[in-house]
Amino acid sequence: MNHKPLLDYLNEYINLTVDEETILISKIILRNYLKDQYIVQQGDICKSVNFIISGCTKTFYMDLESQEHIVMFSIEDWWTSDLGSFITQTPADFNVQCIENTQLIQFTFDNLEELYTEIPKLERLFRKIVERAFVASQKRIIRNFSLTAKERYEIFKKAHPKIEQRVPQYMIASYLGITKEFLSKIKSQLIHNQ
Amino acid sequence: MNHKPLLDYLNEYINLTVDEETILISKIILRNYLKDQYIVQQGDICKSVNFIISGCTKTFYMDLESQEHIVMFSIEDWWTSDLGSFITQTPADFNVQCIENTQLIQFTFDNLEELYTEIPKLERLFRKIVERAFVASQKRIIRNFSLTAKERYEIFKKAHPKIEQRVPQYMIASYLGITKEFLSKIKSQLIHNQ
DNA sequence: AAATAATGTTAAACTAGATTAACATCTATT
DNA sequence: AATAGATGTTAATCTAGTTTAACATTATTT
Repeated sequence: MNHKPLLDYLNEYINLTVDEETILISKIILRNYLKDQYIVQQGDICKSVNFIISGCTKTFYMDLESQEHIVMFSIEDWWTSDLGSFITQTPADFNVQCIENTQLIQFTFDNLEELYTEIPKLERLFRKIVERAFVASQKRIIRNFSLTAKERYEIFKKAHPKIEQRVPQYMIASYLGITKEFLSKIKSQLIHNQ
Repeated sequence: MNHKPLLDYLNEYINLTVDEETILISKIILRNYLKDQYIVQQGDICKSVNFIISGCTKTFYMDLESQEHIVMFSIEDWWTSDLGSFITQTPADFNVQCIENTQLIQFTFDNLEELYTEIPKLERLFRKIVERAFVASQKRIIRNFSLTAKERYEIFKKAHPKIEQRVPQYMIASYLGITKEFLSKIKSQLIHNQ
């Protein structure tokens, strides 16, 4: 069982004893998904937070006109879930779908609550993870308001070069909140106008 | 000292013993600000998270063209801070300014860390508060992408009728990510076209 | 290697929302 | 009650980004 990437990740934030690692490992599930499979579907109650060992997912909202709006991409060593649905155990607003074959470690709601009690350090860790996610989300709102699509695209490229390589352009356009045609225009502007 | 609104709020989520309430009260600061005063300024390190007893604040980002972009309003029984700056103790991206005379309870960084250790329940509570804030922030990103300004305005009015009454229109426009002129147009459309 | 599906590009016509600028109303101060 | 400052409205012009539609390229399957 390939828990090492998770334990490495956790040990950057907190120090787990061998006993604590054993408890942790007893309460997690290793799971493989194929490309295009859904980890969460809009309307379902999201049953897990997931740490990605390998692969790539997109989290998106499908609107009434059947348009996909991507909120985030997740790759190795990061988390994916519909956190809103997970914490409130109510139907999900978002879909989480694999865009590559993906291996991940799942923390179910009940197991995680137990883990918080048995290893209080984990509660602190998860608080910090959510804090960071919140901060990133707030900064994104600001970027969407105060920058043009071209500026947002350049920031995205710099911040997530690996994702830019791995993911089709039309999904990046969706993440940026623009059409694929307009992203195409931006790219050709960036090439020609310098 | 007027701690009751805070204790009432906390007791909706967790049950504090009398001893715990005493510890808590020893580590918080009651503070009054006048209209227009800043609780946090962009560039400062944010020293507190603040529970509002009375009054109203706006949290905003000032861009390079000196344009204000409001991320949130906060009123009684809610929190205000630059959480990103607070948790990382790095310079704030946002300003938090009072738009009415405001009384609030401050938790400083060090006091809050101590409180987490002395009253572990508080760590859980703050995790939940941040989780909710994160979820709200994610939903806002989606709304901004998938809805028109008119739709966003109608949702805002329904969700925060009290704030809509208390706050000038041009600030609501900034919160919605549109100009005051366009909000004015939307309002007259809503009156005339039905 | 051909055929199909998935992804990406280009260009013309269109629209939501911005900008500018002039004017209107409301509130606070003297 | 008169003035100044803050807030709100209207209308004309402009622009970033959308829509539509036709075509190009790249993967994938047979």
